[in-house]
Amino acid sequence: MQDDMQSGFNARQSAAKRANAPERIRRGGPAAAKNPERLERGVLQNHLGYFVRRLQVWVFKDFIHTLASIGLRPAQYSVLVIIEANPGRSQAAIGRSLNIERARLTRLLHQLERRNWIARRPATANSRSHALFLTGEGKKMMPRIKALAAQHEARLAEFVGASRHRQLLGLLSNFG
Amino acid sequence: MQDDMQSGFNARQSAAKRANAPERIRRGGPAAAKNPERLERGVLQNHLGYFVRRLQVWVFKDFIHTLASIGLRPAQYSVLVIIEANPGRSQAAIGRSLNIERARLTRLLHQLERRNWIARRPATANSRSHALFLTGEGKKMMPRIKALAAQHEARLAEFVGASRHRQLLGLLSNFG
DNA sequence: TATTGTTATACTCTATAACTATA
DNA sequence: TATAGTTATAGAGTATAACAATA
Repeated sequence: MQDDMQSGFNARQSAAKRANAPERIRRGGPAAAKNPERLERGVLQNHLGYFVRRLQVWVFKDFIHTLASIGLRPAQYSVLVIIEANPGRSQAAIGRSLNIERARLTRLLHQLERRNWIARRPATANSRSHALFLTGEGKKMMPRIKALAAQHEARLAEFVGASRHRQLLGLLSNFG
Repeated sequence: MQDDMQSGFNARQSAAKRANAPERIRRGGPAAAKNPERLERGVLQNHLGYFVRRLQVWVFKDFIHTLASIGLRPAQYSVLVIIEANPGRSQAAIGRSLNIERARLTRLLHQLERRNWIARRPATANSRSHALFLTGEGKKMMPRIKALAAQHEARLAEFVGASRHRQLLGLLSNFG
């Protein structure tokens, strides 16, 4: 889990590579030694996780790049979206829903609170927990944030192909 | 990009949750307020990256757990597989192929070298680069490593469903 | 006792920059 | 000047543990 499956493919690099490599050897079994650019993938070819990781790395890089003007990262984005869709819920509920560690969520919420996009209020039912809300400023930001996220999604659809994008979303969203 | 899209779903948690939750409300529009366990996902529902990230986190957790007896992580695994399939290639070539940073690959290879699974030899053509090989010990380990990785892959197929696993692998492996 | 939120720590990964030695 | 490899650093993310307040 260090880099390979991690690093996956980089938007710029893979684009550049495709553009530069003028269809060299491509086919011909273990031609690795003959083609300095294309290595054999071996059994990685059979690992769904390998491809998922590569795609996920591309997605994060593009997302971060696309929302760089706002300085919002994927996890922060997902927390804002969940709070917007479920105002008043506790940190514990948000964390469970997004599979974010309590400790990590605490720090993440501090960041969003410092930017005055979310607020914690004492919960009525359980005085141990905090109810989470978007602030007025946070609500005002959401359209701009969502527009950029949609821009990223469009780029992703272009990257994988519209049909593949649709199929992947269908396969992944309707389970679990 | 911090936790949410990151954390995705956890093998143990999601399994436990599915087992524990006796089909509560499930349907009924924005039922968030009524069901303490199921929050609305909002526009995350439209983000392929959200689901890809969740699956990727599950994959890494299961992979790491499955290979814990060997103490091999995904990126290390992918490097071993690529070196085995392409013996004698340089760090630069391996790194480009797997999208691993030079600096990161250096440290990763040190770890594998310390375990005596790979060896660097001076390259013949270019004395700046190192040619990478599996050692005898490394070669002897590969069957055991691959068997565990295959075990992980089987668990992944079970997790997403055999049909979905096949479709995802087909969609993701034949592009880029 | 268990849960909620917080703080702290150690480790991994990521992204750079700087450096050397070769080309 | 560019490439191959190394070292170092700062910033995220992950996984724990420990703690206070509340249930």
